[in-house]
Formats: sequence, structure tokens, C-alpha cells
Amino acid sequence: MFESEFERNLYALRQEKLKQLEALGQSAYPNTFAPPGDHPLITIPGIRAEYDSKTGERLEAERIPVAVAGRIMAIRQQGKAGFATLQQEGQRLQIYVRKDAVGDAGFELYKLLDLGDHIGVTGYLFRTRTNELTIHVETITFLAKALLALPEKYHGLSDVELRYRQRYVDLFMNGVLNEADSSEPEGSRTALPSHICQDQADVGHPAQEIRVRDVFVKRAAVLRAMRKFFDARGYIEVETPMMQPIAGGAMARPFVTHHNALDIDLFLRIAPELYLKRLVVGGFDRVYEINRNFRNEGISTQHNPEFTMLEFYQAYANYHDLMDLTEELVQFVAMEVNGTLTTHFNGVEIDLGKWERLTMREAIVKWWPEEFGPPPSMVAFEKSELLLHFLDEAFQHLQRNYPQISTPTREVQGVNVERHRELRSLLMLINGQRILLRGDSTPVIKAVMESLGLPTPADPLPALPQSLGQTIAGIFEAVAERRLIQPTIIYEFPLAVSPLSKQKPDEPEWVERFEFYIGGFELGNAFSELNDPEEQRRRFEAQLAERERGDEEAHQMDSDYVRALGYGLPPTGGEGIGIDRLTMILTGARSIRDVILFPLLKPQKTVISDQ
RNA sequence: GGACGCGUAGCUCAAUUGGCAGAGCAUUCGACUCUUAAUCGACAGGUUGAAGGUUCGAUUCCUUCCGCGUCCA
Repeated sequence: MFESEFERNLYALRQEKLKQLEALGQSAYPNTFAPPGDHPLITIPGIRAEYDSKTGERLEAERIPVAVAGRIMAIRQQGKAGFATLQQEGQRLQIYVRKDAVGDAGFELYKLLDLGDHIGVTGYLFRTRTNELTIHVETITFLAKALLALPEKYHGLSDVELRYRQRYVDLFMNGVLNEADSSEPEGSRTALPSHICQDQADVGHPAQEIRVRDVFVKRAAVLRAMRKFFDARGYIEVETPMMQPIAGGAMARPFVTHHNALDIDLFLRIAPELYLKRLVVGGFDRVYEINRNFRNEGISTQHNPEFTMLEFYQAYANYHDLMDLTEELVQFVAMEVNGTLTTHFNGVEIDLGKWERLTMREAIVKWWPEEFGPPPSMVAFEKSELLLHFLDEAFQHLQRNYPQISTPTREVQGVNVERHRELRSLLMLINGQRILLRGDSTPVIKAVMESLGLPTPADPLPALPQSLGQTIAGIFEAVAERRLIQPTIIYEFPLAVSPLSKQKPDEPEWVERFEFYIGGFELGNAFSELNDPEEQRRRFEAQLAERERGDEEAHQMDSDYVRALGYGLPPTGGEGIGIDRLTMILTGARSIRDVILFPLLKPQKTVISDQ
């Protein structure tokens, strides 16, 4: 618990102060704050809302008696008087304590207070010479002690690691997450984590300033708005298993746990999808669930092992209906949470009122990098040989005209570094494809990639795209994903990467599926649900084959789900939306850790013992 | 998993070429009845993330490890 001797001593000292407080007739840990009836208890936000607009003259004339409680965030001693700042619910109010107003005992108590202590006061409202709304204190009631020291009052807690590990401190210190102007000299309370603001200086649209606390207030508003949206449309909210015997509904590695009494392994769910569709089979035509999913994967600014997902299903709807619904939902939530459709993310202004819709193939063509020559024609997406041939030509075009791009150096002459990174991810994919075309083995693949100056993935080599569909999806991710800053719906996905979606009637290699992107990453995934049990069984079997080829993320067989489809799933559209990521977009937070109260961190090893 | 960066007092940060580890806030003591990053005076606070190496001498250079961050996979 203690970081140092210093802290241990401080703790002991403040425990001693608690004893002195008790000697003054105060309770060290009182059960409640019960001010006398003629001083109504009011919250600090309540006071601010009601009296911020009242002038000093009016306050003096009315001499309004109040009682408030709060945490002491600042103390300014003035001899036989003093000011302090109380904080409650993220808002602050100044109090003024004079020895002649609170009496000798009251002033003794006041002098025993430390930053961080909780107190209750009674008194009346007035305005100081600088016109600040202040309580002229008459009585002080001690409520609880801070035995540990608060962080530095001006900069607050800015160490990113400490902010996450000790979120309770982060929250009451009210640090600003992203400032309106990073060069602002005065008035700012808290230094920012550098990764959040580092490149806002050179862009035209600085983020709105938002406090850590407010991010989570907004997160709650997001959830409230979503429930309001779906409840109003006749959906019912359900809860389906978090522990599942088969981790289905998505392509991801699950966490495993064990049930002792039944002696079976269970998986923390990676998605609720298959259970929700069972409910649609059962006659709940419109269902939604907001809950945690767990994926045993890496951690990044966009990934936390547990994250919150909204999933909803609507019978007699298809993916086109869901596109409309998605735009409505995001706009509704934005208005409820922010009162506006514009938001600032990563230094860019995003208009949530304007959506673009592109097929995946159109997106690849639109964002195809010119360094690789002309974009593929639509025909190239039809056959593996055609696409591989095209990629081969693109590679040669690049080699002829931009030989420097395949070099691994950071400083590439004449090529923007950001651009360089993008080109290389496509290059890597293309090389994987070309090598695959020649039937090379893993060591050969690694050697070739190394010789091309491309980063070699560690063992085991991640599964290379094995099918046309996987290649197309890979190309899309490499060329388009990070450029989709303004709201964009990407629709029509390859069958090979969509084991649960319904095929397009006219193009059976493509499915009725879309994802939507804002800020350069995926926020949601939706499709017309596959409801043919025989086709579903074949898809699962194809996935099993992928799994045997080493793709640990391939979908598992779920024969009970196939059986459920056997009873008849009506035509249904379903969608999942990442709540954390949507909250990031709506608050401007650039890391998913800034919208999750307690993000997963490695446990600390060096801890000084409590004794 | 890889590359790069960071880790110094409770907090926020300094420390020139490798040469006595410092400041502000907070804490402790003192002064001050309209301050607001209050002010003024004094005291105290350190195994420089850990271990090892090079050196007369390491916060600084090297190696390994731990934690965090960013980018990549």
C-alpha cells in the first residue's frame, strides 16, 4: 500500500490528526452528514445551477443558508481565516472560514484538515471581492480523512500508468484528457498524456477539452441513449450466457475457464450472436444485448481483452435496413450525448450527419495507392488467378517506379513516412500472396520477406490468406481501413470471411454484410443472417478445415445452433457495435483505455508490504 | 512477438562531455482575517525501476530483466 517511508510517515501523522479531531468532539468516521433543518443540504452542482447567476447584492440581501459536503481540493490559509475549495460530483465551490465565524473549536478543527479530506459545512452564500460564489462557513463537520497525499494540485496525475492503475485518484483529480489548445499558458489544470495531444498542434480542429470524469459520464449517456433508441422501437433487452461451451459468433481466440462441479471447460464469450439468433428463432423478433465480450488477443489503443458490445437483431430486416438504422442510431446517440453531430477525433472534425456507402470492392479501387499503378478492375475480384496476376503486376509497377519503398529504413527519400507505412502493409500482403502462389514453405516465406526488407512476423507465422475472399479482405484492410475517417459504411463482404452471413442472390461469392468505420477503425459489423441450416453446416465445416490448417480464429462447429436454424429463423438482420470505440469517437479519447474505467494492465511486481 | 521511446522525492519535472542528485507543489514548523497555481520564512524528504558490467568516478555508457507508452505484426 505505501510507496515509501515518506508516505508511511504521512499516513501515521494523519492518523494522529484523526485522534485530535475526535478530541474536538468530532467522529473520525461519521455515518452521515446531517445538517440542521434550517440549513438545507444541497449538492455543489445544485448550488452552482441555482446561484451562479445571482449577484453579490442579492445574495447578501437574501443571506441564503445552505449545507454542503465535499472533498477539500485546495486550502489557502490566511492566519485567522482561510479559503478552501470543496469538490463534489466533479464540480467545485469555494468556502470561506473565519475564526470569528466558526469559533475557537471550529477553527481548531479547520486547522487539522488536509487536502483530500471530506467535510460538510453550513453557512450562507456570498460573493468575494473577486466575485466568486463562496460559502461563508458557520459550522464544519468532519466526514472522512485522506490519509494519503493528493497528487500535485496544478498538474494533477498525468502519469499514464498511474492514471489507469489508480483510476480512483485520476477521477477525483479531474484531469483534462484532451485540451482545447496544447500551448495554452494559463487556466489549464492538468498536463496531458503526451500520446493524446501530440499532433494536435498542426491540425485545424483541436479537440474539445474533456475531463476524465466526463468521459465516463458520457459513456453512461451513450448506454442510456442506446437503450432509449431500441426500447422506443420495440426491442427487448436480454442477457445471454457469458460462459459458453462453444465460443461462437465471431472469429477470435477465447479465454478458457473450468466449471468444477460439471468438470467441463467453458469459454468466456467472444460474442452473444448465436444465442441472440436462437432467441429470434424463439419468437423474440427484436432483441438487443449490451454486455461484455472477451477476446484473448493483444492489447492496443483500440483493443482491450474485455470490451463492451451492443448486439441487436431484427426479424424481417436485411442489411440495407440496418444501414439506415445504424446511421439513425449513431446520430441519435451523438445528439443525446453531445447535443451535436460534429465531433473531434485525432485532430479531425468528424461529421456524423454525413455518411458514405461503398462496397468493399469500390473502397479498394477508391483508395488504391497510385504507387502500385492503376487500381484493379472489378473483374479482378472474381477469380484468384486474376487477382494474383493483378497483384503481381502492381508489385512490378512499384518495383520499377519506387524501388526505395521496399527498404526498411525509417527515412525514405521522397516518401512520406505515414504513406510509406501504408504502402508497406499492402506490399507485405502482396508478397505473401506472390510467395503463396509459388507454394513456398514457412521458412522460405520468412526468408523472402526478410530479403525484401519487410518486417518478418514471429513464429508461428500468422495464417496467410488462403482464399480469394481472404485476400480481398486483406487488401481492403491494408489500403482503405485507416483512411475511413468520416463515417463510412463498407458493404458486400467476401463469403470466405463471413461464415454467418447470407449470400447475395446474384453473387454467391459475396455476402450481404457491412461494417461501418469512423476515425479510421471499425465500429460495427452487420449482416443479413444466414438462416439456411444446411448452408450453415457447410460453412461451419469449411471453418473447421481452416482451423485444421492452423487458423485458431476460425469459427467452431455449433450443431445446436444449426439445429435451432432447423426450426426456422425468419429473415433477420443483426449487428454488433463496439461501445468503447463509439465512446472514443464521441469523446475524442484516442485510446480505448481512456474510455474503460479499469483497463487491463500487467500486475505490478514491486509492492512495498502493508506492514 | 518486433522496433523505437520513457522510468529521478508522494506528485510534476531539471541535472552541460561521465564529475557533490536539484526545483516547484504537497508534507512539517512559523507569519498573515478576501485568497484562488495565494504569498513570505524555515525544516525535512532519494537504494535515480531492478540486477550486473565498463570506469578513479555512472542518473548519464553497455547487457539483462520489470513496468508503461507509441508504432508495427
